[in-house]
Amino acid sequence: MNQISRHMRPSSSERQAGLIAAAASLFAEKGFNGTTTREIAKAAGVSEALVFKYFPTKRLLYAAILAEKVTVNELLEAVEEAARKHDDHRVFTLIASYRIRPDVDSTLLRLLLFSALEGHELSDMFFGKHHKVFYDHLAAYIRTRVEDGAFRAVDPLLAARAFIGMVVHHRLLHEIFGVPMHQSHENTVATYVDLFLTGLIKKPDNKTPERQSR
Amino acid sequence: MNQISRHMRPSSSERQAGLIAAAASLFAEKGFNGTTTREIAKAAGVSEALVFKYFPTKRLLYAAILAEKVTVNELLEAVEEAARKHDDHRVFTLIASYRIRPDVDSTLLRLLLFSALEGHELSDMFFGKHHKVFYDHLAAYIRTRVEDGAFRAVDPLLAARAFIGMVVHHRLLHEIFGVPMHQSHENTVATYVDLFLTGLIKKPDNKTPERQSR
DNA sequence: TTCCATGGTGAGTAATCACTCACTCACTAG
DNA sequence: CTAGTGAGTGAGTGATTACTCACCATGGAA
Repeated sequence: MNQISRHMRPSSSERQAGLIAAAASLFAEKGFNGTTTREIAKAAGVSEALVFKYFPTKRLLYAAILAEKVTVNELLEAVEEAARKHDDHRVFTLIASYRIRPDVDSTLLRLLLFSALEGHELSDMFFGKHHKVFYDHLAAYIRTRVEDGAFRAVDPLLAARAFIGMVVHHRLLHEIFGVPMHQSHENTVATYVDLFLTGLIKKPDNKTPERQSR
Repeated sequence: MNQISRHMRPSSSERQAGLIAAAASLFAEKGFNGTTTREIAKAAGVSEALVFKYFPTKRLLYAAILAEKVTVNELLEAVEEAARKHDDHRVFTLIASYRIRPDVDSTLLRLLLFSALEGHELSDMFFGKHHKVFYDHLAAYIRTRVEDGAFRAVDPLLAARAFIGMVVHHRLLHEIFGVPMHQSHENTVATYVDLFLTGLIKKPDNKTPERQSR
């Protein structure tokens, strides 16, 4: 009788997910203080009262969003495989092109910035899951390559942050400040990787000439 | 000529400046929507009504803040002098250490991010005055050095943004996300400049990496 | 003295906010 | 059938918001 077509009521968890999705989009767009619970309810297609049935306070709804969004592991796996092969170029290109690509969604970046600026208590965790993992992995890789003698003796953490900085700054410019793209995504990534790796890879030095053929 | 006396009432422009200073600090701390006009009045030591005598709406007060803050020219002059001497290291170090220093004030950075995230109409102008000038100057310098043959043939604008990206990202980490400093300010600047310039400066050896004489 | 411009305020107002509550509805077990 | 249960809501609540207005205070100039 009562098929899906008519008045199928979403389950409790589906409602929660729907509310989180609607709220995440609004919070990313206008910030925590700039978003009203009425808007969230309307976007999710329910009454305002129901929002509070699922999330006792607006702040708990916000916390649920930050806690839910998890990092993607497929990228880190691909990075680690490239790392095993000592394929420097691929490691850096993978990381950069994961963030610099045509259809990238700015929701998470905006949420991250808003949560940090507005001083939410879960901001640290959110930052850790979404950004710290990247430069921690990268720093670890750079450290091993320095020990290999393939990279110059730089501080691995600073170097990793420098590279991530290029990428994040690029996203800030285009996704937050609306600066138009200067070159294609591929060219941008290629330029950043090239610039950075050239500065990092140990060259046969002019001062102490030692032969190194690879 | 007004003497400074005990119960000297501030002039109109002094009141405006005081209100702008108080409001700028609060907006930077909590954003536009997170700051109330009552707080601003209290911080400036006046009644709420007086705020609206000087700025008809809260938004116009916000706009006045963004319009007032101007970029500093002393840095750009120092940069251009170093640029005239082709002192690459000094050009990049000046720019980086202007932003990465012990007593840096995060107010402007926070205002800039809030204004962009919250979509204020003056955000573009604010961004142009405070950040675009930096990488436009730097891009112009890089272009001339590429034409000199001193730098590799990279896209000057992308390269400039890459370097500024390192610096801005560093500030984001420490001033917004509260990440503790990893090294001293001087070492951080030195590492960034070294990494970047090494990747940029044209080396005596040839383009083909397989064949290396000397 | 009076007049008035300038600088300033206490006490509001309508609108909006996050949040609550008494209640209905749809469904199912006994 | 009826009673119980969880999903859902319309109509509020007091507090807070940006903003207004009628009014006070001070210091010259006339």
